[in-house]
Amino acid sequence: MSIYDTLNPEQKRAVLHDRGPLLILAGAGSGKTRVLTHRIAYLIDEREVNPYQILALTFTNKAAREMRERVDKIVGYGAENIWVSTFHSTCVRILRRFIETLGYERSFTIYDTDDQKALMREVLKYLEIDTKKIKERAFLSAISSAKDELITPEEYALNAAGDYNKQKYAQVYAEYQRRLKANNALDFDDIICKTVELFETNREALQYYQRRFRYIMVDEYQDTNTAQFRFISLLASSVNEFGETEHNLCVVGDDDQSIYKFRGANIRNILDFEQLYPDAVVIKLEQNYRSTASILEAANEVIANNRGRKEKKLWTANEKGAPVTFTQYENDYEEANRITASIADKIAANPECSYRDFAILYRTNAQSRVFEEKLILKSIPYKIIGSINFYQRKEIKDILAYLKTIDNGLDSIAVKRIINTPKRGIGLATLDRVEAYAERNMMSFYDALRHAEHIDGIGRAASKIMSFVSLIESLKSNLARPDYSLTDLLNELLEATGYIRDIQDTEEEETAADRIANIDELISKLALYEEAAETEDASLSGFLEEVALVADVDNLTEDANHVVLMTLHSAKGLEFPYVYLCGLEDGVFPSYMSINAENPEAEIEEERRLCYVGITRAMQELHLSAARARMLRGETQYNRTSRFVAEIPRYLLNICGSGKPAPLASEQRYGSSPIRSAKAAPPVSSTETIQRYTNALPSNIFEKKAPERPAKQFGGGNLAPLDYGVGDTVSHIKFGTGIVTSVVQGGRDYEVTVDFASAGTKKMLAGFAKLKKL
DNA sequence: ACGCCGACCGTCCGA
DNA sequence: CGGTCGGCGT
Repeated sequence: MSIYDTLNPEQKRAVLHDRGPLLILAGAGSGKTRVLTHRIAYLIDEREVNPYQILALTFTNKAAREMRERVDKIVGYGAENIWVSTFHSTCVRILRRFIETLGYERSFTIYDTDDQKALMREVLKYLEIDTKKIKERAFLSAISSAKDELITPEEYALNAAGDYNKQKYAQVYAEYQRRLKANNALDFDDIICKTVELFETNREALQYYQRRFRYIMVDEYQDTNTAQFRFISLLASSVNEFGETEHNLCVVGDDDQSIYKFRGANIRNILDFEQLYPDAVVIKLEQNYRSTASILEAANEVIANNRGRKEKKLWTANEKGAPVTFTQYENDYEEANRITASIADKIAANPECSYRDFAILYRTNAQSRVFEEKLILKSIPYKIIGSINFYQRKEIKDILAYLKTIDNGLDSIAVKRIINTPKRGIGLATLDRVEAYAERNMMSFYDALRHAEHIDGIGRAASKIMSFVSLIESLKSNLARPDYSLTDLLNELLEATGYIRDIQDTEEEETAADRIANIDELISKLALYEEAAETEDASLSGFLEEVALVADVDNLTEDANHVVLMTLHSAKGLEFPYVYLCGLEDGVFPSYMSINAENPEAEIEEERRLCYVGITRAMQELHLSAARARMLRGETQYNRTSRFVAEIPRYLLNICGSGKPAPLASEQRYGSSPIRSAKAAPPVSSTETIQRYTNALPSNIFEKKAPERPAKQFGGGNLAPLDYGVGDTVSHIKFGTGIVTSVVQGGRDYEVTVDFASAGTKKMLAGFAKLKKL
């Protein structure tokens, strides 16, 4: 029996496809990674393709890592020679080798969003554009779109003829690009489009890679933008031994999961694949192995409301499973409370299931806050993906700016970030003079600093600048020593700058500890990088690049046991037994931006695809929820239930009452905001909401099965009394011993505040805290 | 040069 | 509500 016998007929066809373009339309959970890895194995084992000639492209490092692992498992010899990598890393690797032909240095730095903003501020200041009128974000997103479409500043200017506003944008774009180059830096979009530029201007480089990569696989093809598409199609035009041009391009995607239009993804890439490659073979994978039949049917019903899709219908042989549930809660606070309680209940009731089986998904990162609060209260281990990236923390960015300064002195953004961090008494006025000097003499900011003594009007600051420069120079020269590691460099840097001491002196004790812990983590990451890269040379550029290209999901591991919280975007490609999809309200999901867009139809279709992605993450159970009232931007908003909920037929949906009385006094978060006041609360009632979208529904579906009970019944005497009280010493499994400072009777439980000897003051629910009286 | 405070403001999603 | 920025006081 061969490894291919476990595949279904369509999967098998895809795996055994020989040469020429191949489009695999792989529905959610249809085993596409399996097909890709088996296909690679097939090419090597049966077609005698050299592993070295295979390139597999993904969007995230996590996807690349997973594919690498699975390829290693089924491909015997030579698997390590297969190039499995993300678009961005691949392009960086190519550019590190050839970028000099484009006039950059090989040690170029990569700018993240913050760096881009800083640079754009300089550009706008220089061009005397009032950032009050047009925000820098507008310029940056216009430039980003232009780059995604491979439009150069020159082309942009040509298109702008006669349009004053566009001309302004063109001017900004040109200046921004000029400064990037002066800083020897690339932004995220440049990474792709500079590679395309390289391929289009440097025949030798292109041919080198065309000859090398004879078989190209692309995952999540629906998310490629125009630049990425051009990159792939240039690469996938190799000439075979008979002198014929071959397109051994295998792309895998699902148009229904295209959710990155906002960052330039061009859905036409997948929809028009057959027109672009008339000899393309198209294979559809429509059997889903992931979800229960109920979940899958719900997903199908929702996505069926979109138009202009590739025709396909997912099916499954899995059992029907539990119905999808929908609950409308009173507010976001209650939503979080109930969902987290439900997770705790399920885990308590079912020994088979653990925290890692649960995911809470939402539309926007801001929604994670309330959940975090509740999870801490209930002592549920959790991990939030994406809200604050490790590498965006101030202390990490500062340290990285030092490293960037050492690595690439042309990176003025990095130099300016740290020249006065920690405080060295170098002020804004001084920096302006240095900047002016640099511009006058056509030199980089850092080089101007080296000439500080020749700059007029700097005065006392000159000596301070000189000592900064010699600090950087001495660190830089250390790096030349063969026995000197990057970790040594970082440690010496911290010592010489006094960065940690500065944190201890100026910050609150607690935040200082956090920051220092983060710096320690950075040191470990650097050490890990050096260890892993021992065969190749572990360069500073290499580390900085790795750091710049990590996504938040990349750090998600299956071995850690915690509930995972993330946006729907981050969740793509993942699966969980139990999924809570929350905030299903018009205005939240679909977002008000999409509802009020110029062409709402298209935007809402994208949101619907996002909804489809969310639903199809669930394997066993899917729980949908919405809140009547939600705190947003400091004010309470009343949204009606998302239209997507109404698109799921009633027979698939188990509609639950919130089962919750009026908010408890101890939980009342909206203060005096009169949630129930008729004047301040204009929302349509939930009953009306749903009726507007579904005529088949009974008018009272959202009314509680049991009539709403007054609060006192819940808070009333049916709670078992606690065996401890205020003033008692208690012990907690995680926090150790402490003294009870207050006990408040809440809805179904007591909220107990304990002052722990080592862990500080914590609020917790008695039922979950399992406190023992000592 | 730097720290504090009040006004303003504005929002999605992300490599 | 939370972060950011600009003005002002030291």
